[in-house]
Amino acid sequence: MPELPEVETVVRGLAAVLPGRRIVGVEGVAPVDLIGQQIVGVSRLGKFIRIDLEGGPLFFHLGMTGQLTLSGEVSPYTRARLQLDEGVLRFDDIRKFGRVVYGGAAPRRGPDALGIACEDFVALLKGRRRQVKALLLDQAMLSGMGNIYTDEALFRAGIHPRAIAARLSRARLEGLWREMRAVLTEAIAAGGSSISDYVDARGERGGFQAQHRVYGRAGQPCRQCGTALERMLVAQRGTSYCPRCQRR
DNA sequence: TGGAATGTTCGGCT
DNA sequence: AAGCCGAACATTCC
Repeated sequence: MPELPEVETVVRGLAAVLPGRRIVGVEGVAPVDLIGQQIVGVSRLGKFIRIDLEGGPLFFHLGMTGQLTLSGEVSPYTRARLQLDEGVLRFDDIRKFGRVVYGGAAPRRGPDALGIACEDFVALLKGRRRQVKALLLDQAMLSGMGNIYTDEALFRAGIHPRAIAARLSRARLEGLWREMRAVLTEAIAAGGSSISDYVDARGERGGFQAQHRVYGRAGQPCRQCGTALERMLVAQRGTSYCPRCQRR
């Protein structure tokens, strides 16, 4: 659910409404010292949602099933609510893998998958002995990529998920950078992918799942060559790929 | 019916 | 030191 495009979509929805609002009450896992603070801005840091307050940044991570919405209702999975001078910000999380972080150091991550320049991306992967999929998923290395967009980017670049990064030519790495950027951009334009739980700040589902080329399509024909897509485990994650378009 | 799988991340172990 | 593995949790699917 929440990878870079989904988090970006939530952030855009929140950024349109939250700046200027003041927190007047908190419930649940949100720290009490947020009360009285005004919201200065909203932005994205990798897969973290960053809400700048007068007293410092407040971060939300959605984990796998987190939702951050502007609706005031509660559900059995509501973990926190911030009462605002106008409206309510509500954090739901079925599986409780999400987090609320306030105070202390900002989460430290690798460069943003949408912000990184081609040269820097190539330098990041060049010479690495790990499987390329594991590298793309590693947030300490690169922020924002998750299972869906990693599989989609590798398919579009024609790279096998188990390929060792060090063995990929510069041209192939440049192609991967280009396709990664393209798929992320297209997904943001579609409001992200909703497989099961993901919704944006207004509670609306995304539409990019309809454009997935490999993710969730194992057994179905490749849209490029017609070969049946396959599924395997790479870096301990379920991985969909085309055995013909993504040769080792 | 029960076991396996699900988009994430972190800590512990090798 | 880097990389695998399981755990955290709840629901759905086969």
